[in-house]
Amino acid sequence: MKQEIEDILQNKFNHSSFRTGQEEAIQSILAGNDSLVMLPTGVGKSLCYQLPAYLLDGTVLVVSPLLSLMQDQVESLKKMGEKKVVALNSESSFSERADIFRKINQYRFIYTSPEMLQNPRVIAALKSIKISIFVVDEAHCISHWGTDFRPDYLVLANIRRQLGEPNTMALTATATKEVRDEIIQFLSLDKDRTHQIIQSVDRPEIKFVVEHSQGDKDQRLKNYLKQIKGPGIVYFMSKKLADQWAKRMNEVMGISAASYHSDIETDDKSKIQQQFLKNELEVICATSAFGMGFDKKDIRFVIHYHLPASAEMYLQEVGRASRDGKESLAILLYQPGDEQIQWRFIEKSLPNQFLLEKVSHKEKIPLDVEEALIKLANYYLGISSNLEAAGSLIVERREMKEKQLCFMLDYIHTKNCKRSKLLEYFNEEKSADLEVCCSSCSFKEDEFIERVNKINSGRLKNKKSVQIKNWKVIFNSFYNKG
DNA sequence: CGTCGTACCCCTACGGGTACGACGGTGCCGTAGT
Repeated sequence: MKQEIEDILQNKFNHSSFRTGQEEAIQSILAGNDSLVMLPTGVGKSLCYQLPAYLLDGTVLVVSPLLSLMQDQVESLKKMGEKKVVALNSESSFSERADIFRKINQYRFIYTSPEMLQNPRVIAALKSIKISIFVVDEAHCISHWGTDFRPDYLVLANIRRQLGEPNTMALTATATKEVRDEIIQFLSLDKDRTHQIIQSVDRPEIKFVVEHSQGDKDQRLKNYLKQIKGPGIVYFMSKKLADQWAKRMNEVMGISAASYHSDIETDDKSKIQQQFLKNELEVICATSAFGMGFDKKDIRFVIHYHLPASAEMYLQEVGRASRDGKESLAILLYQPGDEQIQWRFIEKSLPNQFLLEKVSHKEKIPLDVEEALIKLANYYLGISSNLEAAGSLIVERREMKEKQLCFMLDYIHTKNCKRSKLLEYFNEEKSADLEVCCSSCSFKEDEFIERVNKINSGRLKNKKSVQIKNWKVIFNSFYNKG
């Protein structure tokens, strides 16, 4: 078997050796264990289910959070010569769907969304075939997005059951022990019999900086942008600010930049990603919409203009730097009060007592209540014996989110090692002393920035001006103030 | 917190100032048909 695995690795995937954790994950799933695989960003998690697909009978069903991610995976498999691969989602036309259903037993890989798995026709088709592995890609979405605005993630256990409890693999890069437990729970896996392959979340090449400011955050950001060369990402909690900064960078600062968030059209999104990959863009001004499944090797900085909701979110976002293994900077700009946005998001994203009662008594619900909130209310009521129990589950969830945010505040304020603090959240310890570590560990910022600037020197030659369709900004009002 | 929109004030005004409250972020899916 070992020889067989290595042959496929060489011939199909064109790799000479495994990277940390991959082989163990593959062995685990081939041995018939449900597996939870947590490998650092950029290690090649998809190999963990793609390789076994060639050794097992049946179809690998992959649940993926984004249409673009499915598309990327399907394309890359097709490029490898795999023909028996398809994405089943809202992009598929009626006739395409009919075609997929007709040929349902001929695929080696089917990619789909959790929402699509709510469709009875889809389930009926999938029930008729043998699922070799039920894969949940980016499985932390179950806990993060499922309990927030995509409740269909919470009922995957039910889908698994309907499909005859196929062998299951959950993949993620960043999950605390609590989130891993939740993944197992929401998939109804047997905790004792689920094989967990866990690697450290630490990324020693990324150096952590927390920058406190009192009302001069814009100036701080401007200074950093002047000082540090890209490619880089600046994360904002507001689409408008992302737009405004991108425009400002292009028109005033001489930095080719684009903003990326949910209002950017799909075509523009992929265009921006392509341009960034080709170094035609130096900086992406993004909201949390940017990054999942995006793999650019030479990102040298990730700056946060606002406070992220949790240490997991933060590590996901900074983890997009340094995929080439070379050094980079993760800078968090903080000014007192920034956490208010996050407090409000926590409040807003969970059903309140009023809504819970309305839903419970099947009363009329005000039109301005989001559909996801109603679904969530229904979900919590469904798993509770009564209204009160559902209410306390929601309180529990809120307290968890508040705890996560409080941890980020601790991170910002601690005078001790920032890296150790982040790792503490994942029950890890810093493994070795680093020459350069973080802004608490005798960090010479200017020197280090100079060093990082040299890494990509001479490579950002492709700068082009960007033409994005929808700048939904009135730029003047912003610029006149700055 | 910072920003933005709206109501209201002024009191012979279609406008300018202010006070107050709301809001800020992630994505699937949809429909009639096999």
